[in-house]
Amino acid sequence: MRKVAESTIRRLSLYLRLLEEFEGQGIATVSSGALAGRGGTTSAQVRKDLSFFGSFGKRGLGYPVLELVAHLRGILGLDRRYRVAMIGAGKIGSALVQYRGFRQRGFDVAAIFDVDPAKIGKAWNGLTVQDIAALEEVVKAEKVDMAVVATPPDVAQPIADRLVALGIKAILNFAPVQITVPDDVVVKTVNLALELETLSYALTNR
Amino acid sequence: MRKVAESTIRRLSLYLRLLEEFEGQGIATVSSGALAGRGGTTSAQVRKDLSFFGSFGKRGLGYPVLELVAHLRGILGLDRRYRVAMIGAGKIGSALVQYRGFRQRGFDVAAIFDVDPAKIGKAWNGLTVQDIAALEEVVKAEKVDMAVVATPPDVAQPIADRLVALGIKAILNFAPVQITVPDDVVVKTVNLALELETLSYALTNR
DNA sequence: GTTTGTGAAACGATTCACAGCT
DNA sequence: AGCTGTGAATCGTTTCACAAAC
Repeated sequence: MRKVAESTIRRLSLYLRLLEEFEGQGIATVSSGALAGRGGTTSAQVRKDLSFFGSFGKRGLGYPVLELVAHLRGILGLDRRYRVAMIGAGKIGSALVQYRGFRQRGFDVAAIFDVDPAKIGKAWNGLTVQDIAALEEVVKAEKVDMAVVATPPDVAQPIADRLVALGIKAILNFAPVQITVPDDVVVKTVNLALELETLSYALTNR
Repeated sequence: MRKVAESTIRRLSLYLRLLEEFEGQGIATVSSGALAGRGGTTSAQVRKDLSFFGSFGKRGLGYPVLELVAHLRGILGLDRRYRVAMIGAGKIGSALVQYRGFRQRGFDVAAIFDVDPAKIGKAWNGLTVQDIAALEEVVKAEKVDMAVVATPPDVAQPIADRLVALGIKAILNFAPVQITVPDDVVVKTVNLALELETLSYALTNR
């Protein structure tokens, strides 16, 4: 089961969302074609993606919605909640902390950090912004599972190093720099300017 | 020159950022290896990526930093500024409007829209939040090039339809839904929950 | 001697197509 | 008859390796 492409995982997330919609509509069974249609892919792709993890469907019938939802939650590790540390109480950090989608999908912000004395001590969405100096202490006490790095680019790497030293194995990085970590740590970088630049390229080359 | 992989374009953006750093340090020439090192890729990849667009280097020497910066800006369409409409003055919209990285890299927010009467008329970063009803009128008057959709999921598709009807060809979508548009329109979706879910998967399967 | 530019090889992901189950 | 599960074929991307340029 090791070594599944990231693109496959992203599609599984997408299928899960669609299945939850189907579930809400009381639909009991769904075919690979139906899942593909609204997910922007093909039925063969859906079947291949699922087949990496088992055979969940019935030939001639399709996939039982409820069961498949449960399986996908298990595969994606979404049958539990995660405690997230937000590093950086700037614009992006602020937006993310308040973003309901995170909590809805099982991710709870357990602590917020910043360097700015003007921000430290302020209450934010029920949490107090803490001094980044207390990172080690608080991350341990709060049993943090993941970190979101929303800092200026120059401190992203040193912060990541401290997180890695603390044993954090998953980092979502919004700083516009590449972060280097050991092999057993996963970093996903979301670079907003980069996304706009791919659009700029597409606009230019038509 | 048509049909270059998106992964290539994303790396070009990355190279551009690194080259700008080198430029700031007064470094005149850089090898593919040096570009690769800090960009998380290989020298062969760098050379291949660049070779899609021309040959910019000197054998035995490397690439002239200033020239390559200019070339990459041209390739990515970053030798001009873009006028961006922000749809949705919620948390994410607010963070993005204030995000300096956008303006720094040539993207100016030209208008902000919302449906909420409590928000309409408020000044934000020098711009007044406008009624979404005025979308058509304002987008034309402001000569908008691109749109950022930061709305609740249920209105993302109808908004995208109106943008497409207005002739907008590039949309950056932060709503957690798949948006369907004609072939000549580019949509990039950034789904924050999805990114966390790929981390959850990685954490679970080790 | 160093480093580019690029065909060729290797690798990885998607699509095809069909046997097998319901 | 309908739809899954999956090997085989196809397509696309990355890596290799080396001749050519400096």
